Amino acid sequence: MNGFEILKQRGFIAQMTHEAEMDKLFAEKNVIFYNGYDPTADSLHIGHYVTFMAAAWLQRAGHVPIILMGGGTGMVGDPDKADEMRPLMSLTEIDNNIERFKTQAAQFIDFSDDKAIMVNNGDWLRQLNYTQFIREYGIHFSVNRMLATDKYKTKFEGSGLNFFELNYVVMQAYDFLELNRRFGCVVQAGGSDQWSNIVAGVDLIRRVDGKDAYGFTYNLLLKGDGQKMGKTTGGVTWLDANKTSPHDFYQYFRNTQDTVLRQYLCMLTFLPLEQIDELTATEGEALNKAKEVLAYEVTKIVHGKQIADEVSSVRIPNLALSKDIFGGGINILDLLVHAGLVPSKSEARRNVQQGGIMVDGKKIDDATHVVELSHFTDGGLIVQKGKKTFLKITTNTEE
RNA sequence: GGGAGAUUACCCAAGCGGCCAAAGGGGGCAGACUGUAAAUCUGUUGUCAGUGACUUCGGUGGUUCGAAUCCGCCAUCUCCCA
Repeated sequence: MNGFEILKQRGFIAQMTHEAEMDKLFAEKNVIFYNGYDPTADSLHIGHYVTFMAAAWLQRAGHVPIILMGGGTGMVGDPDKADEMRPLMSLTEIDNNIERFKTQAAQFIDFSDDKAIMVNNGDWLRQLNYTQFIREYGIHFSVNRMLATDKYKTKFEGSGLNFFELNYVVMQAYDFLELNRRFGCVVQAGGSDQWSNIVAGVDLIRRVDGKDAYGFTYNLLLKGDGQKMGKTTGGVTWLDANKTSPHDFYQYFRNTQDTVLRQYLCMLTFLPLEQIDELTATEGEALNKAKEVLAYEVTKIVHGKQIADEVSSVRIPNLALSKDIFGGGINILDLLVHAGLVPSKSEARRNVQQGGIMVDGKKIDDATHVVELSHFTDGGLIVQKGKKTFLKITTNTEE
């Protein structure tokens, strides 16, 4: 089966510019395609993950992914609809983020033996000659058409659109042209919010060079209630272990909602469809098994087998605190703050008063409760906040 | 360049001199119910302290016994005219 078919079957694809032509193209030869990533943060997150999975499937089928880092486009930023203009990032920030992205991308994509290409659009965008560029390419962009796209339309009618932001689509379209010329890249893929940018690139290649080019978009991961997903308690689910711990990462997928379980298995794991069918054939409580498989597989892909084994078997993460803070006993509220379970003492107090805190299985409803080292059993103390957040506190004698 | 208006806590959004730590919604957290799911219901949601104190309403400087609310200046944004 060719890679494109696999993506379709697994539900990756949202929109396509030329379905029949792409079917043919992917079936006949190895296709060079590209995914672009703007360095908006210092780690990739779960939204990016989907696009890398798709690229990985295509690569396994013999096609060649170009992973494009937005060192140039990142200087402008894709205008999110409705949102205000993003704060501009400094060049060093952009370049640092790109370095992080690169190492993370290598987890998904095999860059050995020219099986994939890594490029940075800053290499060409940052040195464009303005007047020359406008004469050659600016002429091909209709502002009317741009304003008709959802993305710019809502901005245009809402908070207003800056000339600066309007250029984003031009830059991305030019990227595609550049990649087409340099590498013979004929397909661009991206999140479904990238549709208008992708189409613009396809058009530009046809107008300027008279060549065929295609594009498609990926479905976004949705939460059960149809909300755009990617957020976890306290923010985004990051791939970087320092920003989202492997334990939290695993638990995030362990708690997947029933309604999207199948979609997640298809898009986030490499499991064969037959196995996914089996896993999701049941109902009710039995689905928990499938969620465990999902969480394990995803964690394995992102953090490696060893860590996946760890976090899937150990339900209680460990936290070693300095022995000093227990000297003479520590107030439960202070302990919760120290352990990072709550952001402030007020929050800690609320949790205690509402009966959300347990220590070693006993509910603590007294805000003046004091924890001492002598309370430790088995070398530690299990602190529980709510139903799902557990932490084993131990002491750290070193340092 | 000229004129009108906006800026409120994580987000949206009320408030227009004291009764405002600031309505309401979303989101978050906790409780009940559950399958470590969803939906639903309840409580909670600035910080610190046992009912009180302190810091908040774009920035800054004023007016007032007293300001998120009035005035000046600055910044950013929106709209109308050029």
